[in-house]
Amino acid sequence: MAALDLLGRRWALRILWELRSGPHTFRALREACEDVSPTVLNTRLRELREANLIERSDEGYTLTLQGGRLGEALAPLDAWSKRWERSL
Amino acid sequence: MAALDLLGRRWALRILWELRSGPHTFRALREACEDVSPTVLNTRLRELREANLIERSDEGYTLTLQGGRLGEALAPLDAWSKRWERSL
DNA sequence: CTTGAGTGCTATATTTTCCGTAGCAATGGT
DNA sequence: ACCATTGCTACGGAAAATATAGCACTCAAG
Repeated sequence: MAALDLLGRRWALRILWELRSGPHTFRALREACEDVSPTVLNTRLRELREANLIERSDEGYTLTLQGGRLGEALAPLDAWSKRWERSL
Repeated sequence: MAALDLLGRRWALRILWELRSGPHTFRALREACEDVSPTVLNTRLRELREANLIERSDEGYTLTLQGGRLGEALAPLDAWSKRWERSL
């Protein structure tokens, strides 16, 4: 899957994940992602923008329509991860 | 999500992805993952085994019960990625 | 037995990526 | 004019991924 080339990079999935709860500013996104270095964050944001998954609004970074659909596709993964964490 | 710490690493998701179609030998898995270097592959395999998501059988590496559930949770992502690739 | 093909995997050196920190330029309020 | 907050860049060092070679093992055929 070509999408995994993009989503398999560090913080990529996590960023999308965090954006599911609404727009975030650059700095808010940093804090949400365990203070990821701004260098990487900016790189990922650029890649995700080029992939047409996020965009900038006046409220900060937001999921696009496609990004939102991806967010929905991530829901089962969320449910799974919760069960998985319990089993550790 | 703690699961993203593990799955966010390079090739981790991809490996699980490939295993959904059945057991793979080490070398088959390498080829399926665009000839990823054996060093990284082995590291990921160890991590995924410690996380109890994959195991070794006499047919090669296989998803565990939990890994299989994760595979199912990945199905919507698969569907999404196909639509997404078409939109590029 | 020994040769050959396949296996899982390790070793090593090099390149790429990531990280931590500092700080700049722009914007907007007081 | 001042300060806070914004997005983001610069830079040096640490960590991760890569490419390539090859070892040790198993198994089947000659």
